[in-house]
Amino acid sequence: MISAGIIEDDDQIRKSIQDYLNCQAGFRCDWSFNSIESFLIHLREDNLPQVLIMDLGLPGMSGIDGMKLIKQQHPQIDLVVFSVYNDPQKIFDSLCAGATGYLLKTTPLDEIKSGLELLVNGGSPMSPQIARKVIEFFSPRGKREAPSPLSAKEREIVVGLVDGLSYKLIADRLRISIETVRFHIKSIYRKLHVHGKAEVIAKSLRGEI
Amino acid sequence: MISAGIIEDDDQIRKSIQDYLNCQAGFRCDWSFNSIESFLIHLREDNLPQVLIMDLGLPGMSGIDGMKLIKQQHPQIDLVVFSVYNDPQKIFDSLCAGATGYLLKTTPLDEIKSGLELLVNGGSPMSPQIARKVIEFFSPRGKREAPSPLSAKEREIVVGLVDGLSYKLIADRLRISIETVRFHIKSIYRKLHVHGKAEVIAKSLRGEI
DNA sequence: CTGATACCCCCATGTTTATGGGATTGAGTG
DNA sequence: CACTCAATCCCATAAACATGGGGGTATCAG
Repeated sequence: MISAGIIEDDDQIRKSIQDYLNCQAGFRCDWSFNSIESFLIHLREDNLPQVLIMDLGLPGMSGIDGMKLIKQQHPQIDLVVFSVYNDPQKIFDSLCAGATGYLLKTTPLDEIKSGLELLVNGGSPMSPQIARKVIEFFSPRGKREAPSPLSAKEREIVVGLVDGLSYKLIADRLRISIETVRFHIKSIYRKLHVHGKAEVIAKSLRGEI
Repeated sequence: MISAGIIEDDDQIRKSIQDYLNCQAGFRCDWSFNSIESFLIHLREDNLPQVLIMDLGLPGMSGIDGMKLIKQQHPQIDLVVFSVYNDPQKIFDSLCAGATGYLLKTTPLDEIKSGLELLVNGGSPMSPQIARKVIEFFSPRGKREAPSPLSAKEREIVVGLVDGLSYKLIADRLRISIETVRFHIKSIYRKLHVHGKAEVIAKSLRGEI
C-alpha cells in the first residue's frame, strides 16, 4: 500500500488526483492540502505519507522552499514535483531542494500512478522533456561553433592526454604507433602554442579546445 | 523515419535489437558495429544516423571515450547508452561525455523503441533506477564536506601543475627547492591514488580536489 | 600536375618526471 | 618529554617526454 499526499492549490486538480488515487488498488491519498503552511500544521509525526505530490506555484511559501523544509524535517518522504513549469531553473532548483521526481501537469493520471510506484521502488518519475533538460545540465549544449584548429585525429589524442594516458597507451587505444602519437602531439603543441601536455589538458578541460 | 545505429560487441544483442527495429514501422537501423573504431572507420559524412545506441564495455576504445569523440565530431547525433552498469560514476561520465539517454540492458525491446522515439522528440529515455541516480546527484543526500586530503602546501603545488609549470618553475614560484617540490608531488600522488601530473590536473580542473 | 593537409612511421638527443631511498627542522599534542 | 607531522632538502635510477630532424601515403582544390 502506497500512502500518498498532495499539495496543490488548484482545487479541481488536487481533488481529481486524490480521487483517482484513492480508487486505485494499493493506493491511499489521505493528505490533501493547498499550501505548504497548512500541510506543516496538520502533520502528525507518527503518520506520514511516503510520497508527496507537490505543486510549485503555491500561495504563501513556494513549493521549492517548502520542499527544502519538508526534506529537512522528514528526509524519508519522497517528493514529486507536479508543475506546469519546464524551465531549467525551476527543475534544477527543485532537484536541489530534494525532489526525486518531476512531472509536468500534462501527465495523464495513470502515469502519475505508475510514477508513484516507480518512486517507492527506487526509481525516479520524470516527464521526458524534463529528463532531457536534466541531462543537458551535465553536457552543456550551448557550445558555439568553436572552430578547433585541431584535426580529428589530434582531438582524439587530446582526449587520451586528458585521461592521463602515456604516449604508449594512447597509441594502443588509437591503434597507431607511439611515433605517430609523438608526431601528432608535436603538431598539437605547435597549433596551440603550448609546450607541454599539462597545458593541453588544462586548455581542454577549460573548454578552450 | 528514425534512422538508428548500434555499437555493441555482443553479436546476439546487437543483432536482436537491429532486427527488431528494422521490422518496426518508422524505424531503420542501418549502422551496426562492434567497436567505436569500426564505427568511425565506416562513417560517411553525408549519411549519419540520428540516434546511436551505445554499449559502454567495448573492446578497444571504451564507450565513454567513444561518445566524447563522436559528439565532438558529430554533435547532431543523439547518443543513448545501453549498458549493464548502473553505478553513479558510469552514469555521470556518460552524461558528461554527451549521452542523452541511459537505458539498462534489462530494458525490453519495445521500450527501447519508444525510448528512441522519445529522443528524437526532444525527450530523454532513462531507466527509472538511472533517473534516480541522476537526480541524487543534485540533492546531496549523504554528501559529506569532502575535506581535501591535501595539505595547504600540496594544494599550492597542484596550482602550479595546473598552470603547466615544470617542477623547477614551481620551486621558484614557491621559493623552495625543486627537491621539495618533488617530495610534495610524491605525497600528492599517494594521497590521490594517481600516477602522473596529468591525472592531478584533470582531477583538479574537474573540482575533485 | 602542384601544393596543401592530414595522416603514418623512424631516429637521435637532451630534459623532465616518477619512484624509491634517505636526512633535518620546527610546531603542535599527548 | 617523546612523538607525530608538515615541510624542507639530497641522491639515484628508470621511464616518459619535448624537440629536432628524416622519410613516406592519400586526398582534395586549383
